[in-house]
Amino acid sequence: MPHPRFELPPQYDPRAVERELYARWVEAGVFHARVDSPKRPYVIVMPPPNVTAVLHMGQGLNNVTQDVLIRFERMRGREALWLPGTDHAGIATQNVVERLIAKEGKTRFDVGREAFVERVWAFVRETGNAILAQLKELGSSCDWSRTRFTLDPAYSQAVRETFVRLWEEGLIYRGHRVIHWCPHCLTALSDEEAEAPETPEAGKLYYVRYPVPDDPAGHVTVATTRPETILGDTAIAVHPKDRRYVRLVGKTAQVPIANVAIPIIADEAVDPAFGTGVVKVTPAHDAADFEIGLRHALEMPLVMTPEGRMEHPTRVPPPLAGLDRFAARAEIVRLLTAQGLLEKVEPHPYAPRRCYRCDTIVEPRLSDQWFVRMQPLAEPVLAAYRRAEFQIVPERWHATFEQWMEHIRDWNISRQLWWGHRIPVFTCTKCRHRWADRADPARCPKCGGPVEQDPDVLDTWFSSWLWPFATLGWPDQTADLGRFYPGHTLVTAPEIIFFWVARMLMAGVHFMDGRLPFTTVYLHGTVRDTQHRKMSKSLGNGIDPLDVVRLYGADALRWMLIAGSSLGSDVLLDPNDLDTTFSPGRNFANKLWNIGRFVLAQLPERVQPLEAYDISGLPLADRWIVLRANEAVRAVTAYLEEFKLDEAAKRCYEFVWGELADWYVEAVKPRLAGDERTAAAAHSVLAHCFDTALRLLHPVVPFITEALWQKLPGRAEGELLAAAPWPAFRPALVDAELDRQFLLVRQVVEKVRVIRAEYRVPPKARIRATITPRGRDARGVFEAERETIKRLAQIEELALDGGARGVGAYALFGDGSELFVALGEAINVGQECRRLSGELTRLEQQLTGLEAKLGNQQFVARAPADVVAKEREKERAWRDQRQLLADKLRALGCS
RNA sequence: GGGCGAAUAGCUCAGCGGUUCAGAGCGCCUGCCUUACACGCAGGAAGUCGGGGGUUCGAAUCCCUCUUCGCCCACCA
Repeated sequence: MPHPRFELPPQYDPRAVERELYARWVEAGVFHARVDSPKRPYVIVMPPPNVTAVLHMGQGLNNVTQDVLIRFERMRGREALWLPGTDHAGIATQNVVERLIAKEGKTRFDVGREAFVERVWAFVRETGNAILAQLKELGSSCDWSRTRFTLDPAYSQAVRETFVRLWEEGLIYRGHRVIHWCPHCLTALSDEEAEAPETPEAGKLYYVRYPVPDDPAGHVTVATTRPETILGDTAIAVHPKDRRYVRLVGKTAQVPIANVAIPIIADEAVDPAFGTGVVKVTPAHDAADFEIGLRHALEMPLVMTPEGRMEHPTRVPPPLAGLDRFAARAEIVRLLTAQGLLEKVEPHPYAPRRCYRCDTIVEPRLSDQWFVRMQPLAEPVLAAYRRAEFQIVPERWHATFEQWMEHIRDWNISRQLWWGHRIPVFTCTKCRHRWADRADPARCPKCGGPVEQDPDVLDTWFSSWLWPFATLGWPDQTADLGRFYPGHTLVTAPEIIFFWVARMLMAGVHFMDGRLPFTTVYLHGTVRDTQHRKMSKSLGNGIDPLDVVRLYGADALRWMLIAGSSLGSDVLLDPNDLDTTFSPGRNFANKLWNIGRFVLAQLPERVQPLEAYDISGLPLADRWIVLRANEAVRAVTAYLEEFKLDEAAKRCYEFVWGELADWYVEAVKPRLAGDERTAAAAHSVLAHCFDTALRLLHPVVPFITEALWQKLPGRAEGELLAAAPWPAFRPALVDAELDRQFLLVRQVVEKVRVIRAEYRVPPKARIRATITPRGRDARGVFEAERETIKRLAQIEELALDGGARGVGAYALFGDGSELFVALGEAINVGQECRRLSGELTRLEQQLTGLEAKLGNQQFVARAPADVVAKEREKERAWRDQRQLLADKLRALGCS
């Protein structure tokens, strides 16, 4: 009879334990990293999610990965710090609030800067940080006492400090050039923020004639995808060596519609093979044309408003003025056709970049922005990388990383937004003196005149790149900074390797005396659906991680994310079939739970530690499983060290299910029922192996392992698995011979099972019921059953014939466990196994002969068909009901 | 246009510097409600490891090439 203390339900219910366990971890301070700890630190800074974000699968993968690493190192005795926080996410957050006030029919300009920013703050205070609470549901073991936000006053000070330092070092400059401009967000974007589409769309290439009065041909034909930019043309360019057109160079062409005369110039940048080999140059609305414009000192008129409407005092004729750029394109095409200047239109793949936040097609636009000179920052990082001072896993990102670092371009850091860190550049309205300042100045330090601050804010990533040290109190030399910088592992998605990772490395080297912020960059894959599409809200193909937590438990979700994909490869999930995806994790948790139930029901109040035994004196099965546990420790530790988290998880699975449950537990059952002395050793071994399994699995599935570990005997008050030491590998235990011996036994048992299955030998209980007269049930003895009894008797006879001590018979009619005991006690296991194996082979032959003699009737009577049918029906109904429930929950969670 | 990755059982993937490598989970088939677990147990069917060529005694595993998918980067108007 199990102790009432161990009466656990036969199925693991995650919801019954998760919340309470998480609270216990937090209360016990397990996640809190102590500055004064003597332990060596291990630090991961969380990629801060947007403050208003809602948890999605990608973040699930990201955070679970970090949690596995941090829990592993924590158990290994490091002072583990996982620093959480959120990002103010300039454009993203501002857009959300702008959409809100748009419902009131207002724009941010109606509201005004100050009121708008206050509005965003209110929104953030109200709905922000929800994601951090969601991370807790996944079991994330962050040090919440150190939660940071990129707009915290202290953090803002750090941002300002870096800007001023870079300014003082001459690394920040005002650039007048063509940048990516979002006509919807009304701001500049960095190169990384203007995304090229995955596949080009079907566009058109328009062949437009520009009259050239003093040329015999009378015109030159230019191919363009964006006819609306014609109005901004200030030159026509051909390649200097293009024989077809050299005669034109120096002549004057007439811009259609705008009716402006522009020069025809020669420039190397022109590709003679494209289109007609003649290019129209629009310096203010095309980055390449801008370069040409610089070389030839061309005029650079803007012909659009920031909103993307056509506008220019002389170049845009009245009917086009105020027209949206795409409407203008259609209208211009119409006009060109009417004037006979549109030679032809060809289909052409067109891949305009889009704003990464609102998906609007970006308009290249000449404007004044602040830039950071990147090359001086990138060079030392690249050098450190080549000296292998930090690594990127998986390795395949090496080339990509190096290529980008080598060809790094200056970083446009100003945004025409209101939500973010205001650029600390001040201008004296009187003497035009301009400087960057750590504090807001009252007046000009040069002439005492009034000052005004730059209206723009900094790119969000300009605060993110300081994350590894600004979160620890920099620029102040805090205790945290001294203790926890530099960190160790950065876990993130490859999408933001340039946005964020590379820049953090640069900031670390530049501002932290050349000390890199981490030693390993771990790049995990992207979560996609079965059609390989990135999971996203807009596509509607997402799986809400919290739905999964509710339906299958946090551990099942974690299991899928960790065991389900190898290092750096994408995770494919089917949003339409959660069960296929997440039941393996749930099933495994349930298996673990039931092993726990079994173990706990067997173990007495006090169990001798395994150390009390001389292992070499234990039975074969005991020695073997202790060996396997030790091997699991070695393998799992090594895998985790190599960042092969999936392998680590799978190795645990194999040990727990394939070795501990399938073989040891089965083998040990008869002994547990035996006298106390033989049972005692088994208790110690069971307790040891189960404890080891729980420790090894804890980083991946923290909840269920903690729940079970709490119930193991000998637990002290307040002791937590989350803070328990990682098991140590013991090289002395390795014994290849022992493995071989056990394998032999295993093979004999498997052989027995094959025979039993092949000849449909029923389980022991049924045989007894069938053979003994009182086992005959009310349905009476059927003819077939009478036959069965006869045949079973014959099988038994055969088996007994061949084997000493009736081992074969045991094997055949038992469940294999008796055989274990018998073989385990054999003086020479190998010899005994070989003998038995031969015996079984002979038995099998005899059975085959017997079967042939008796005809093709089965050896065993089946249960009457109607009974079977009824059972099946019952099961099906139960399953349907469960599925129904699951569907309902899912619908609830998604809506 | 460059760079990278993937093609292995019906599905999702592991194995990749040559010796039990042809595997796992799910699905499928056949028995079992054997008092830890039917979210389970036992047994089983299933792949000429994308096509072609090469190196070798021997290749999913190394080399070349082709095909198909996917990703990243790039100022082709």
